[in-house]
Amino acid sequence: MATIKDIAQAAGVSLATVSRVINDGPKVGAKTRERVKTIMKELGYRPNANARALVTQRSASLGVVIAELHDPFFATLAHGVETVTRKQNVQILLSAGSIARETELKAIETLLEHRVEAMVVHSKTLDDDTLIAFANQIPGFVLINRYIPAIANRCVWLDNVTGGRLMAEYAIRQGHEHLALISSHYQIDDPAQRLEGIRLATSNAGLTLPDSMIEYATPDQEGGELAMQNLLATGTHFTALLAYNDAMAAGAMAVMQDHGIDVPEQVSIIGYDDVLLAKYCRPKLTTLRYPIEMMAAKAAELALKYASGTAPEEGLTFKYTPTIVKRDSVARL
Amino acid sequence: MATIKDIAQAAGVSLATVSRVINDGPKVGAKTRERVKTIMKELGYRPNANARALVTQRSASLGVVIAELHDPFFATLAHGVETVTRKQNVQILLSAGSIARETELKAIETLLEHRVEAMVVHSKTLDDDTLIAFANQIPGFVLINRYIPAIANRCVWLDNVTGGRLMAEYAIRQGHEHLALISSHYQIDDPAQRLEGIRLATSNAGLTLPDSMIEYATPDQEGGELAMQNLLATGTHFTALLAYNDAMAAGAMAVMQDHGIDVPEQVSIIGYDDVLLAKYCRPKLTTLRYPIEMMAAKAAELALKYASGTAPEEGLTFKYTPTIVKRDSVARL
DNA sequence: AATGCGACTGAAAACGTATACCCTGATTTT
DNA sequence: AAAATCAGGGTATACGTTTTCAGTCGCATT
Repeated sequence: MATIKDIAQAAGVSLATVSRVINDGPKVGAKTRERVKTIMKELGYRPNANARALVTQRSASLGVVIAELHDPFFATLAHGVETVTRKQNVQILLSAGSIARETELKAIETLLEHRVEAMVVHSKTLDDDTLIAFANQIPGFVLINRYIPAIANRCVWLDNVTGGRLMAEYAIRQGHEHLALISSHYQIDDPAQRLEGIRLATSNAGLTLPDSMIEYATPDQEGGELAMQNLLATGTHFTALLAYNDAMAAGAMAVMQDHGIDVPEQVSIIGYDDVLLAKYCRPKLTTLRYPIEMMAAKAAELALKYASGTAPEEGLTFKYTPTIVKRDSVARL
Repeated sequence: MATIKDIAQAAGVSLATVSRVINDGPKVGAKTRERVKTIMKELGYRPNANARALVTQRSASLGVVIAELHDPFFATLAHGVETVTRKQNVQILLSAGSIARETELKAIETLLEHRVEAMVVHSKTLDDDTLIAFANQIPGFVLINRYIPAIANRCVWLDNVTGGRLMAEYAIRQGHEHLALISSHYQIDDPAQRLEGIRLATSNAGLTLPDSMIEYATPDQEGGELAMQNLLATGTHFTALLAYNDAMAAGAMAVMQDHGIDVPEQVSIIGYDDVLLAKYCRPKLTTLRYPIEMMAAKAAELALKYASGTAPEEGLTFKYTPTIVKRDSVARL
């Protein structure tokens, strides 16, 4: 591949001049500029981003760490980031952490080796101190979907306690008194926070949510199916099912329908996230809107801003609150 | 961030020695190696991938060009690539081309500037010659979801003609004689090839698929809804609906159900792709399995292999054939 | 005619790493 | 005991850019 030196030689100018042409530098004559430009076209010249990053100490690139790409939630997250990087001509480096400590750590470190300027990280397995250390080391380090007080201005997160409260309150307002919950068995904050919110709502209403009405499984469709089967097997009675996310809700719904249980006539279901499938499944899923695309875009903007030298304002935080989306999977009792 | 020079200084050795330690090079004593390693840990040293890429002329990175991340199909594609890059410690650089000529071109060029070793490209808008030129310039350039004879050994693609034929044949075998089609309005090969396959099947069976039974729209849920509404508005009669993909199928199904048309009792539906939602929607969608994750993994392996110097074998090609997945959206007449 | 100035261009150093080549001292071979 | 080998380690160059610092030239100003 042609280098700046080849261009310089062919155009009969120095390296410096070619470099100035490339970067629209100031001090180069009009005809020289044109000549160099045509030669660049002819030779199909492409600046070497690595060399450039090395000398300028900046890379116009942003690293993204997510769990798994084929999860629609993370795909949407990545898409949100992409909308802003595209506008700013920033390249995305993507790494999957697959909810495993070692892998997440490795993902971040690899990104670090590539000297990305900014970083949007979704980490559930790394502990606060590790993340705080990264944040202190990398100006453009932003966490999404997690809140750590010590680096509040680097966190873009969702209020899961309120989210849990909202879904339970809605069910209760619709007349439901017997709730069940299928949740994620991952040892991370989200399920616990949502449960906290749910318990807040139930106790406010004078209800209880006994542990026997809670099933844990992987937060995907299969987990939803499994959890639902377990719940059915115990023979417990409930009229409203709260799910950790839409995928679990859909899985549970499928199992119920296979068992001849009408949704929502016999059992109402509420999901969480509002991913695409919430609109596709039948009945359409009543769920909590998780504005992840917007949040991801915000995180990317923030990361890029911090990376470019803007000091993060102290005390600032980026909390989002979910809202309920009413569709057809909840019946009024 | 600490450099190799800092390490060398702190350890009282030369740059070369440190470099040898990093790369598990041969000529360094056991105790020196240990000393250097501990110092690297202490200083939190991370090799600079840019500098390394510059001097070695290789980058251990793979570029991916897709249309839009939030499309589940592309998310799955990216995930397929990711499974193999992770195994081989290769970093993914991701760019979205959004089915626009300029953007796709720019995506590839940016990746080129980053000197990615390999590239898995999904391009529908770039012409053959442009892609052939890239393929000739970049050893690790592989196309996915497209077939260009001149660079057959760089193409991992699906036989869409057979796919179209299979879906139509299945409908016909189930006793359907009146077919309708909702397809993508993008001016790319796929819809045309699938239509060709469908027409093959209908004429073999002595049937016809008049243009009045075909509606075009964007290949997503909304497009499916729109196309279905148009089809209903014309008042044409059909008992089986073939869709360009699962999203359109789901959109169409939703519209039918909203109009009180029973699926599959009154109208059968066949999708294409077999993405997640095919299992979620009710009735579960009978569809064509597009093994995109497997294909993407294959493409990534291929790209990495070619990039590492293995010459592509002439005449080799990587054609995949879709298979029908029978679920609940087709009734026997 | 000397001076200054502005516009343009070039030479060279730097970024962080890998590696070919050279050097030293010790061990083995004859 | 001299020569040959070898393990261990250092020196210096190159990779492709950007950028600082010096020029050089022509022209207008005194």
